Amino acid sequence: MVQKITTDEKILNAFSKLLEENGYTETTTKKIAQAAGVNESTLFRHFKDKEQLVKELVQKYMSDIDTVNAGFIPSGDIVTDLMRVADLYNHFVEAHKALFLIGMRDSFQFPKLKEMIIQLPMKLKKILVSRMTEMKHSGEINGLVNIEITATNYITLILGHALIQNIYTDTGLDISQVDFVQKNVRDFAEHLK
Amino acid sequence: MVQKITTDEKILNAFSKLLEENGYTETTTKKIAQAAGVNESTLFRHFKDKEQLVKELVQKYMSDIDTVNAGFIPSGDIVTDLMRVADLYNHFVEAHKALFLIGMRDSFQFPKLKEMIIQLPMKLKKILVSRMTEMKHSGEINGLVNIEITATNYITLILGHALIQNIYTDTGLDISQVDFVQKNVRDFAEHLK
Amino acid sequence: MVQKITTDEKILNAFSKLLEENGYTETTTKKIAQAAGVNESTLFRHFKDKEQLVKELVQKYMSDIDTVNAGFIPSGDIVTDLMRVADLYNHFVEAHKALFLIGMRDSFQFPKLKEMIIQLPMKLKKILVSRMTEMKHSGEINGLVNIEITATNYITLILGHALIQNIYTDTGLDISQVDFVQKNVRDFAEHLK
Amino acid sequence: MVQKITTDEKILNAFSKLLEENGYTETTTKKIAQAAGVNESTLFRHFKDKEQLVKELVQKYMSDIDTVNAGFIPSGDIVTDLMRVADLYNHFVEAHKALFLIGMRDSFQFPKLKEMIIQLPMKLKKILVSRMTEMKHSGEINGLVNIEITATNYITLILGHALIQNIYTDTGLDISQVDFVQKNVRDFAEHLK
DNA sequence: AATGAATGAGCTTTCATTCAT
DNA sequence: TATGAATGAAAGCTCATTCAT
Repeated sequence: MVQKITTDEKILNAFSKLLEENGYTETTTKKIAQAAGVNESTLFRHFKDKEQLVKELVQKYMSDIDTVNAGFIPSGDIVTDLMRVADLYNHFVEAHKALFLIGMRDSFQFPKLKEMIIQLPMKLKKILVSRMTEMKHSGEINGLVNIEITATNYITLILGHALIQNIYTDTGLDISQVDFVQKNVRDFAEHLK
Repeated sequence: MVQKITTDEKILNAFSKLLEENGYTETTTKKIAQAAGVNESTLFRHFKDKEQLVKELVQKYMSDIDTVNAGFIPSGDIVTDLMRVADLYNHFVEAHKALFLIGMRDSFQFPKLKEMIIQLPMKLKKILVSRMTEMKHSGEINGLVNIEITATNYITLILGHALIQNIYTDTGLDISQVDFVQKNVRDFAEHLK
Repeated sequence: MVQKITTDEKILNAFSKLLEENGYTETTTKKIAQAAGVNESTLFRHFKDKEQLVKELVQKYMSDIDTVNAGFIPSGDIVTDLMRVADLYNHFVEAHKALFLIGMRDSFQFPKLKEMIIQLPMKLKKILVSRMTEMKHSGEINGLVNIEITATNYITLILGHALIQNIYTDTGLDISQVDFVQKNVRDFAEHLK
Repeated sequence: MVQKITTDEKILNAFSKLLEENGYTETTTKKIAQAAGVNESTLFRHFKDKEQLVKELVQKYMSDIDTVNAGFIPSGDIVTDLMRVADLYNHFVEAHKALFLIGMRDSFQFPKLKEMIIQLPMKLKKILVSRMTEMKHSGEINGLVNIEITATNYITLILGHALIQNIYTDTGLDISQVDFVQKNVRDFAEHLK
């Protein structure tokens, strides 16, 4: 069975690709149309605006967050969970690279974009906080640990890593996700005991 | 003695400010001229084109790196040194925010910008590697530690933190530099023993 | 018996309405289709292009003129006839407002439109001239009156009034058709005696 | 001494001319620039908007009204004054033909244009009303005459004539200003006695 | 050394119209 | 017969840059 690709998708894909490579302003509607293999005016029949394209991408992003969120079920082991959070976030950033980049590059143009982009790390942080609180009560985590700071700290760590991985590629600074998780996540977890 | 501000500086300052706020493409020559309080064409008398302004900023950045680099003299204590590296880098990013942002936002337009921006973390990493290697020999650092990975890891950590601090401000994810250093750097250092 | 409204009519009505309100260029095919409740391309099935719509309206206008013309039978009394001409013309303008307006607004685009629009006043003038000539011979009208000028004058008067009525509405300059006829037409007629 | 024509004037003149010939929407900025012999973007440096061009024309119109208004000093003779009003208005319309035409053609696009265009006839009407009222008191005008209606009527007459003169040119309906004044104005005046 | 005026290329968007179903 | 999708041309407007003073 042949899976037909709709014009909407063709345009959005081309947009996403160019966005990632060139940023918002540099991604002209003419280039998008060209890359999508449609006429420039077709683009405007499908998406009222250039901004509409961003909004559409954000929509996708948001529904993906919910999927990820729903799929995350704590395992009971802190190290496993920390590692899963790290992986999950890294994959998410990779899948939505384009949005993350304009989130940084052009967020001033899309006031709501920043807060949308921050939603996943915030949710993940929330999950961590509740997990860690439980573990603190059960004694799994040291009673002196400040949960709020620790969770923020951890999210910052993996968010920073994801950004560097995906933005400063080929700079000699990027370390593999595996190495990163092996080292930092374990360290982090160990220290909570 | 009155310190006169030259037209060159007026323009570069205005450019830097707008760059940080609005990104490269959104920072039009008209706006720069306006912000600098000079005529738009004056701008072109001083800098051959818009890209030249970026190059000029990069130049400044490079010489600042050397200054920083020269000023860094290892103390002999791993924790102190790690903390100094973190502080130093954070201040540097803050001082050159505009460049860092376009490094991410518009690096595709300035192929050389990315490698320039990466220079400081690379240099800092190099310093760390040599310091840690010494300490490994002297037994200050555990013989099993992989220096290369550990250093990269550490730089990634503080670079990520700096980016988040400066990009995702007011999102609830940003933690103070002090908290960050207190927690992560110490943890990091502790674990090397 | 149900009087069905054809698609042709739906489109022409919508076009006429929009034309009157917004002028020719501002009346886009999209808006026409929307107002008529049909698909935009349906419009092109029914009328080869946008200009065809104007031509169709003009056609209607022309056949209406003939009807009016045929229905005008001089009464024998100059005042009555002048008043009837005035009323008749005013109603006609009102009924074909849309065309009159584009006749003024956009006549340059429809070179033939102007001469079509001028047909009714010309015919009415002709009627007046022949009526007045008769009356001049019968002594009903003063022998010194220049018929040609007088008739033109009269037509100018009512045409001008009609235009102002329909264009400069709500400006404080528009006087009712009744007042206008009472005053000017009577004056005009009186003076011919 | 050579009277230099400024770019502003070149553009406004070209605009005015095209406006008169082709209406607002059909008068594209490209055509204006071409007709004015300047680059299209120069146009936007001089007038922020296409609409600004209309506003500028209206401005001129308004100050011309004041000049006309200030220059009108009643002579004391009703016929003379009526004739002067007619002439004056006719010349005014001729001088501002472009505006009058878009006033009719495209007034819906410039909500304020209509009321501006109506200002001169309104002022002239006011003058007539006060003149006629005086004359009624002095017995120069018949006590039974309704001043308000009569003045409106008169203005309607000359406004209608002016419009037809300038819009329906070469249609066989246009009579010379001289003939018009000779016949109608005199008739009108006579009847007031 | 600095300005104001001018430019051409390019932008996003809307138009009337045609094609395939 | 009627539709929805697609198109090329042209619209108004902004950009970085140059020219003449």
